[in-house]
Amino acid sequence: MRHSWDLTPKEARVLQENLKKHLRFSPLARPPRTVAGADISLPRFGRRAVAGVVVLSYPELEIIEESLVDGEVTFPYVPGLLSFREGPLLERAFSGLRRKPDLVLFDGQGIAHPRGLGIASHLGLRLGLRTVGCAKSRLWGVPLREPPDKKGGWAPLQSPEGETLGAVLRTRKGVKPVFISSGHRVDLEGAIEYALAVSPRYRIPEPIRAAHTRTNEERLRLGIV
DNA sequence: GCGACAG
DNA sequence: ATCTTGTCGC
Repeated sequence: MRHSWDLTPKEARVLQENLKKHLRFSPLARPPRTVAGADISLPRFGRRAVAGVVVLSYPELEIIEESLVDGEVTFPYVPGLLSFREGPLLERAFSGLRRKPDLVLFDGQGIAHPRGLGIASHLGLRLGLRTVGCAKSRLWGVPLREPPDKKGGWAPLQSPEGETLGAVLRTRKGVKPVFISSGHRVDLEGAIEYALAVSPRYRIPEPIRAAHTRTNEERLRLGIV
């Protein structure tokens, strides 16, 4: 699934329409032994950023490996094209891992996207990994109802055509739900189950929190402000 | 033209 | 995303 990252927004959208056909959704044969989180830290202005992947053991959730890289981000932020902005640097971070994680959570959407190819789905295809999208806010789809206000409470996220794209999931009581959707090679049930299982304490799943923290620390350490 | 809009 | 202190609620 190789392709150039150097595309115009128009070309990028066409590519998304074609790539989505290759996505596969199926249950995991067995629980993952490692779950990773991927994220990127950018300065207020400027294009230099730090991307990172942090791998945790499952179900213990102890950090066993991380890969951090810094570089230039060139593509602008355009709703629906986030993977073209963060993908290139994130791939470099993944290439620095000694072992491929069994599951990866991304800070963004999976298939809950206008063309069915959010950053988790796109990078799942590119990297050949099982991925889940976990966004803090909505991009596409409508929650069927308010999820129960308790840890694990969830409701389907539906497309305009009535298809279930994902779920709004409460990772703890009294907080805004997160938007979960399959990225690649995982079904919605598994995505919900594991997203919840790696969120023992905070709203944001531990792998993503770790990636966010580490990339931010590294960015400041490098003096990228 | 207007509103929506992951990070 | 990033910049930020205090503050509200359980």
